[in-house]
This record gives sequence, C-alpha cells and structure tokens, in this order.
Amino acid sequence: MTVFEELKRRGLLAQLTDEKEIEELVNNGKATFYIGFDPTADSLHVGHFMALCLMKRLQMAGNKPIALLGGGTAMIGDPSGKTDMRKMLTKETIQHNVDCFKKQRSRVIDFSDGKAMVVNNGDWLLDLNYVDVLREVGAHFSVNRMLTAECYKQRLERGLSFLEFNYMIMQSYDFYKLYTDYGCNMQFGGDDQWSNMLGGTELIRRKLGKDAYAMTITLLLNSEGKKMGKTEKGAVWLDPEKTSPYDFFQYWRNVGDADVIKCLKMLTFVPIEEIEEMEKTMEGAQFNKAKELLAFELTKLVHGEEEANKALEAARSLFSANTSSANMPTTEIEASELTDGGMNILDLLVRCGLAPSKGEGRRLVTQNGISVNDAKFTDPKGSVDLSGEVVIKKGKKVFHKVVVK
RNA sequence: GGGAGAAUUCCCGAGUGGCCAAAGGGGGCAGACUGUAAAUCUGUUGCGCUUUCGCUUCGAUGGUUCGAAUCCAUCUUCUCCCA
Repeated sequence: MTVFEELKRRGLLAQLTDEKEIEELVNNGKATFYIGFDPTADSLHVGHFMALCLMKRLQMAGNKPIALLGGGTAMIGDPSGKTDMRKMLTKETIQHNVDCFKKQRSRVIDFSDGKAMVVNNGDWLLDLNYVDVLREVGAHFSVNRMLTAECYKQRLERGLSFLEFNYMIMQSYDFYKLYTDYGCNMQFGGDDQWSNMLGGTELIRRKLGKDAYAMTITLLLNSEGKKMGKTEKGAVWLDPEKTSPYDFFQYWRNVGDADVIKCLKMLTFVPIEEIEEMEKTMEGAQFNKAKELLAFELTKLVHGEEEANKALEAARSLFSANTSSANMPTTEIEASELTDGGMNILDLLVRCGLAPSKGEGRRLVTQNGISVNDAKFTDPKGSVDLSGEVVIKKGKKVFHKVVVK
C-alpha cells in the first residue's frame, strides 16, 4: 500500500490542490514539504500531534519534512477559526514557547542527520521592509478575493484588525520563501489553514510561474462536531508537566464510542487493516478494548513506552477491584500541617487540588462524591486520619494519593 | 472627524434604585443507570462559616443616596451609522 493510499484510508486527507500530482510526488518520495507550527502556547497539543504524525508517515516514505516554527507569524496571530480578536503575544513569550516546542516535537520526528529540517519564519519575517513587502507580495493579492475567503467571513461580522488580515500574506510569503530557498514544493496543515495555504501556492505561481501544492488534514472532530483534544480545563497537552501521562491516557480511554475507530485511524500507527477489522466486529463492551488500545498507543507515541505501560497499569488497577496506588497523582503533606495526625476533609481536598474551594469540597462530600480508602466519606466536618497512605477518590474516575512526609 | 449604542458571574444572556450572589440556557461538577461510553433523570454551580449570617462581584475610577449591577461624571474597550 502506498503512503497516499494509507493516508486516504485513514481518513486524514481533507482538501488537495491537485490530487494526482500530490499522489505521484508523495509516493515517490519526491516531496519536500513543510508544516507550520505557531508558538502561541507553551506546549504542543493534539492538533500539532496529528501534523507531526503526518510528517512522520511522509518521512518514512522518503519525503523530506521541514518543520516551520512561526516565530514571526505568531507575532500577528492567525484569525482563521477564531471568533474573537487574539491577544497579542510578546516577543519574550513567543521565544519561550519556541523553546518548549523543541523538546516535544523531537519525540515524534527524527530530526537527526538532516532527516528533517527546522526553520523559524521569524528569521525572515521580522526583518522585512514594509514597502518592499507591499510591492513584492502585496501586489499579488486581491483584497476582494481575500475577503471572500471562508476564514475571514465570520470575522467580518465581528471585527478583524488589519494586523490579523495580514496573516495570510505572511504565511503565503513563508511558502514562497521556502520554495525558493529549500525547494519546498508542498505545504500541509490543518483544514482551517486551507485558504492561507492556497495563498502560498498562488503567490508562487504568480511570482515564479511554478506549481506548488497544498494539502490539508481533516480536523479531528468528535461525533458532536467539537474539536477533540480539548477539555473543559483546556487543551490536552503533549507536555507531561501540563497534562500528565496518566491524564493523557485517561482522556483517550474515555472518548465516546462513536469516535474510537476514527481516532485509531487518524492518530495511531496501528495497521489500517487491523483497525478496519475491529470496526466490523465492534460492539458493546468491546469498545473498551479499542479505547484501551487507543490510549496506550497514543501515550506510547507521546510519552514513551514506559510511561504508557505505567498509565495502563494504573488505569487497570484503579478501575478493577484491587486498588494499586503506584502511579497515582500524589500530594505530599508536611507532618506539621496535621492536627492530631489527621486533617479536615475539606482542607485536604483543597490541599490536593481536588476541589478549588472549600464550598466546592463541601458540595462534593455532601453529594457522595468523595471516598477515602474505598469508603464513602459523607461528613464535611470529618477529619481524615493520615497516619498511613491514603487514597482519595473523587467521583468515579479521579484518584489521588496523599502521603505525609 | 461627527453621531448612536454596548460592557453582567466560566460562556451566552435577563436584570434599569432596595425582594440581587443576581432569572433562563449552555457548559462544568457530583448522584442514579452503565461498559472508566453515549443518552436520560436528580442535585449543584462567587468565597467563608453553615446560621433566615458575613464578605467580595455586574468594564475602571470617583460621586449622588439610608441603600446602586441599576442614577450622575470622567476614563477604557468594543460595535454600528455618517464622512
């Protein structure tokens, strides 16, 4: 099976400028492609992860990947898919984020020995001369057409600053620049990037009379049409400091039935035949097996096999009868914080971060949401004996260990 | 440059002097049911103690008043209309 075929069967492809041509290039390892990552947060998220996986698949097929860090474009902020104006990021923040990205992406992609390149568009965007850009690049863009682009429509109703309006131009310039400097003939990105990417191919055609190609990957949406990889508390991050491997594992362990297969196809390297086979026979409690596989595979890819095994074991033991507290999130408490070897339940909950306030904690306790060492704890005035190791359970899925130093 | 309007708790959105910690919806959290799923139903959703109590909150700062999210002044931001 060719790479292209595989991508297609996995449902990863969304829009392509020229399917035949792209298939040809990609299958024969002739593509030099780039994917942009804007450092707008200090960690990569699931969307980035998909892009990295795509890079990996194409890299394995002999194509040459370029990871483009948006040190310059992050200064502007992409309005695509955003309903409101973005906050402007300071230069310092952006630099910090760039540094954070570095660590994470090398987990997925092999950057050694020039197998993949990393460039930062800040290197060329930040020094551009305004008038030159207007003449060289701006002249090739029609405002009339830009305004009809889907990504601006929504914003036209709510307000769009000139700053953000220029994002497309900057991204187009990136592609042009990479084409001339590195022979980069293809750009990939999330489906929300489509119009920005077209801008680039257009610019290359107009300025150089050459063809370049663009392809987008399907945005990972759940069955309700919401972006996956987001929780109420924010995104699911790849950085273990921000989303622990266990939480990461649990997020995927808990995806909806309707989404498991799709996630397996799009996010993992489990052979497509195997997944398709599963799909046919899937029913009832079997979903749990698939979810476990999904969670394990992803955790392995992002955090390594060791962490994945730990998370799997932790999950299995927690949700089956005999609780093992080995890999649970833990709070250490100083002995001096205790009164009579124990601590008030509400204080304890707040201390462990299981409740944001005592009021919230009281609610949890009175509504039967808290168990201590497997026994329901229903007295909000009660005290927890901390002479030994204590496991607190909040709701059905949140476990927390407390040890006294 | 001129004119009109808006800013409310996580989000949307009521509230136009005391009955407002502030309707309703969404979302969240917990309970029941389950498969660590979905759907459904129930409770809850500013903070603190729990007591018909106190404290902080309705863009910001001042003011009027016994009393303000609500009135006045100034400022900030946003939207719309005219140029």
